[in-house]
Amino acid sequence: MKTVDKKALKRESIIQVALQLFSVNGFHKTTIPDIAAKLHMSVGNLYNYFSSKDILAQEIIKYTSEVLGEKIGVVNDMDISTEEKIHKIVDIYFTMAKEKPEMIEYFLRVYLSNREVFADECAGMVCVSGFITEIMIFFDDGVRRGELRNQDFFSAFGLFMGYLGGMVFLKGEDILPKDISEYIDDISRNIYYALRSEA
Amino acid sequence: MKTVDKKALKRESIIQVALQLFSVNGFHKTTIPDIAAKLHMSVGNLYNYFSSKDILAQEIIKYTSEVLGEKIGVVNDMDISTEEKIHKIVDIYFTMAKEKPEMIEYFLRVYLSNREVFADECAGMVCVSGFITEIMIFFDDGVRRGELRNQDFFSAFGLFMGYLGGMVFLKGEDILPKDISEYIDDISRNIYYALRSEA
Amino acid sequence: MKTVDKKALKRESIIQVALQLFSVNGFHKTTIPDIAAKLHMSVGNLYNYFSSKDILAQEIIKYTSEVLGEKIGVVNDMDISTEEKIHKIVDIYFTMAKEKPEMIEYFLRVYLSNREVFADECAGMVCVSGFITEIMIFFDDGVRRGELRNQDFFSAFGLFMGYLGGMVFLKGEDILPKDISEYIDDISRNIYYALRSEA
Amino acid sequence: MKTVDKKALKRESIIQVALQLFSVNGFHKTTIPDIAAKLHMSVGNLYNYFSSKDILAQEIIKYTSEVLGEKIGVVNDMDISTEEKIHKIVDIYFTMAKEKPEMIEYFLRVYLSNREVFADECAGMVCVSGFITEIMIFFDDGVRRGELRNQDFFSAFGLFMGYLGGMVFLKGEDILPKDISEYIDDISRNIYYALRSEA
DNA sequence: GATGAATGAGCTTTCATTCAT
DNA sequence: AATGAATGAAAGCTCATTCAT
Repeated sequence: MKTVDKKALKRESIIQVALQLFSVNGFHKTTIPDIAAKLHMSVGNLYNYFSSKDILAQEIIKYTSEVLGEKIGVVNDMDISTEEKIHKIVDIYFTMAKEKPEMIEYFLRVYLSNREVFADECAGMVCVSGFITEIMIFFDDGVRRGELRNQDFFSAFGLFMGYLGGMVFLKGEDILPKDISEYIDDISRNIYYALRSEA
Repeated sequence: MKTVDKKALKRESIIQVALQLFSVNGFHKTTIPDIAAKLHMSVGNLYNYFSSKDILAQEIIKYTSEVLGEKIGVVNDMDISTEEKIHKIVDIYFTMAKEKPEMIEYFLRVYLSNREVFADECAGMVCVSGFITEIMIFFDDGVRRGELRNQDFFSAFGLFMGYLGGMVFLKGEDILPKDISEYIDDISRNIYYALRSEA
Repeated sequence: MKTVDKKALKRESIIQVALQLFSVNGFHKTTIPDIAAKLHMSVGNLYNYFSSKDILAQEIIKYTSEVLGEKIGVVNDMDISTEEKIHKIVDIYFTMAKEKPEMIEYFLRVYLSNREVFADECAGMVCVSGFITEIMIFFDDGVRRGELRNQDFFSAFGLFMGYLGGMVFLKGEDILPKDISEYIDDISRNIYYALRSEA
Repeated sequence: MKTVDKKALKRESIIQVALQLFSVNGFHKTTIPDIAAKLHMSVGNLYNYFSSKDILAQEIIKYTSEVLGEKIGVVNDMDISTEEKIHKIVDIYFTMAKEKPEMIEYFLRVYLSNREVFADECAGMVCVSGFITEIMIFFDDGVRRGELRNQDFFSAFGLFMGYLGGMVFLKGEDILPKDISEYIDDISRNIYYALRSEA
């Protein structure tokens, strides 16, 4: 049992380090030796935990999606209006992009762009279902309460995911004139206006 | 002059072919020999036109941004309402994603990731200014005419770019239940509602 | 003594499992972890029984040669003609190739190639003497009884070993049109005709 | 055309060198860098001629089979008795084993033992058809002339291939008391007695 | 301008063996 | 005896780029 715990801990530390290196340097520019070195671990031993670079990348996206999904799940459980929920979700996302940018960047620069890596094991969106499910719950709730217009889920999902991702991309490129946190109000409002039910 | 023309033509044909291969297979999975082979050209000769793989990728993003920008420019010059312009721009984007997906995919899968490739020569957004400029003109016009709310340009730009890109990503992953063209109305409306001036 | 027995039993079970894996997948394609896993045993512990992969392979060839030799020894002790003995030996060999092919395949695919592995410890034919000795007894007997021509032993030994091995190879490649057991009569006759004393 | 010739020459020189290294050190113990080094060639360039180690091994067996087949073909075309043909074939084989042992050793130590390498591309015996075809012609001729007993071809083929291969193996192990050429008469006679038509 | 053989550094992955527990 | 995480050297293979022709 002690061994199991230790192995699980090491597994997670590999995910953390790989997540960071992948999101900063990209999937192809990050090598397994890079990851192993940063962990003070041999290359061979790393393969005892993840049997290929692709599988490591897949485990990271699952992990990341889970973490993001949980955070949104907390908002979903709050007893507040849909408008306020939007604000909170945007806040969570941008705060994360500021304080722990790896996860968001991983979505943008690794998951989005390296089809071959995720094609088989993550087909459809099985590896990001943790995140999607919560957005779906948020949206359905809002519609049921009459606060959001009833429309195709993906029209709403694309707005959330694309808009937030786009802003984080602009931040990453250093072209936003203001700190990203100052955009929270504007963007929350835009999303709310876009999706709210007609007066 | 004849020679110049011939050289320019060949340059463009290289860009076209490389654009397609990069957007389908990714930047790192596409090799210079791959590109040369598809052009019935030697690798050595290809280097007479573009002195490195990175530079080729940079030229492609400039070219793509120019083409997209021109299409939006046509809409900007039309004598129609901002609401209608939004619809036309979304239409252009999705039609392109359907009929000539390479350019959009290039934005998503090559430019978005592969930071290192574009870091120096395309810092800021100099390589995509063609596209951004037109969106900026569209937005400023709408605000001047009182049809759009006056807000930070990047809040609006992120919405456009991110939302449309996100939808095309979902299309590429084959998870949209309907054809992408059927989303044009919904998404145009969402964007318009998000940005329009308050009643 | 109980401990000794247990250790001997485990040693033999390792040989059995390794024999099978080596003969099916080849020496280099079979890993020590593979063998340990199939035995529900740790790799570290396996090294308590055999101090290297090479030594394990050497022990297997000795074991196999012993077993084969014993079977032929039984035939040698029978009170039958040399012609009948040949038939019985071919029968034993082909029946074995059909029902327990590992041993024969081990000769063909592990011992025959992988010189380096057997070079030192098994130089000459010390590791296969069990088998050779019996063939030698068979041959000398036949000559003494006047039923076989007196010739260089290796001319006869090469015929036996090579012919039978060759047939099993053809069987392994699935190119024999008939079941191997149907070749017993033909091949026994060919061997007998080749070696018998002149009329 | 000059280029084609040069490339073909280089291809053949790679085959020659790889054949030798493979047959002496075995398939798995011979590395691509080994082969490249012996050719004063870079590893990458070697891959311009053979796209994988397996494919190189397959091309070698085809080449070897072709060469051996041609030599036997010459004997087949001679106007001599079957008995004499057997002698000549054995002579060719053993002379080759003595003077250019690589080819025979390659059959024994590479082709025979590394199933996985030849499984797909050389399934059945397509890569050794050059050799087999000539043995088949020899055998059919002998039967037609009434000099050989009519029996299943593989019974005869296994005798030839296995017997000769076995003797070369014994030679390789340095356990033959006499030079291999001194076995030619004995072995030719044994084969002839095994296959000849009944008096 | 055009060719494509050649380079060589660098990648992912494997595995016999060890050793602290 | 038994465990299995850890090592690290070495393998097969790739590819941007060069340069003699």
